[in-house]
Amino acid sequence: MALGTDYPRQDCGIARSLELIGERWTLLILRDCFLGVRRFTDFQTHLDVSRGVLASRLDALVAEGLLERVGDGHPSYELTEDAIGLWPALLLLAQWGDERTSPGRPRRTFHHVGCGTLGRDGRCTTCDTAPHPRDVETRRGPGADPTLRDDAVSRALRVPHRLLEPLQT
Amino acid sequence: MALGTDYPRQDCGIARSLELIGERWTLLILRDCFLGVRRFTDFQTHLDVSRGVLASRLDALVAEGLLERVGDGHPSYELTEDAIGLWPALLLLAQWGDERTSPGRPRRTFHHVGCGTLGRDGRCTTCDTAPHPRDVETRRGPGADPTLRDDAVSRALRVPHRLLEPLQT
DNA sequence: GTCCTTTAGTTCGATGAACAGACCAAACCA
DNA sequence: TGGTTTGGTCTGTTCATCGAACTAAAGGAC
Repeated sequence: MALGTDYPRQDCGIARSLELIGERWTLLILRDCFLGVRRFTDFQTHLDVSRGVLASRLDALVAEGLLERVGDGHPSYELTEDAIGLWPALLLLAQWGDERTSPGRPRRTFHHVGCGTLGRDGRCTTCDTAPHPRDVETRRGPGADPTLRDDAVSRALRVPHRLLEPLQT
Repeated sequence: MALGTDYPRQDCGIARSLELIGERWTLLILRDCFLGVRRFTDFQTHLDVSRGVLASRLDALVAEGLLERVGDGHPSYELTEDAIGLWPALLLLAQWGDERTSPGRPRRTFHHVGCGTLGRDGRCTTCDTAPHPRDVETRRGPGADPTLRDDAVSRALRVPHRLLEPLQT
């Protein structure tokens, strides 16, 4: 909760959320975690964020209990259960942003493994439940723009894979 | 899309969303719109944001098509249909933030008018649909902290009322 | 119409955050 | 044991935010 990032007199859950995830880059770091990114360098490669800001955001997320620093050598950053609870909101935000800037052609699609596709409300169109991200596979969608970047992390993210599973780079 | 607020090389719906609503204060302005706030001074009273930032955020939201400036005298700011599409995501964020900082005691509750209460997934616990915000009533919840502020807008917001209806001040 | 108050901003100087790039130390690898 | 990769920190500059003062237009009372 650094200066200029909190809303001390707003008695509201959205304000409380923004104090945790509202700073620039934070939500994209969490998105990458869901997609399987785990290492400092991979975040940096994929996000083009300055190393100083990345280090400070990771520290804050660990301090807030949204990420865990795992391993004794070079650390691996993993989502906690609390952070995984953000998944439904994150999915809706992604769908809203896609729909608004690329109607009918999402940049990425999500699928209930062995069942159906996740629709506009985040529910599986086949079984009408909202699956845990562990049971969700992501694929590049028709609106994806492969010319934007060509680093190793982006290439790995183009391969269909489950959420929360460490990325193969 | 001011400088330092966009993510030009992120091919992702979340990044597109954040370019529209990711700046400090923007999401709280939209929240206030859902709650019925419409006028410049009321936003300023309720948010403690500097007048310069508020003016710049309102301009940006109008330019992006999320708000409409209505009336020829002192303007009234109203949500467009595009912005109303953010409601499900906003509700999930509010619930996540409440649950994380005040478990079991939300600061505000939402109810499907004439039906039931909105649960953790944003659906009515009685009819199992996700109602349009027009059909949602909001009330202060058990976790509300009335000592935080006592301006006219906050007082009006403590009275149960429908979303999207202009506030009685 | 004329004065007065409220509303909706703009402007300004000071402070704090983000940025790119250089630097550094620990981990890991042959 | 020496070199490379990884995971940072440090620094100077640029940009955003802040509170406070100022201004112009709108609306109300008479």
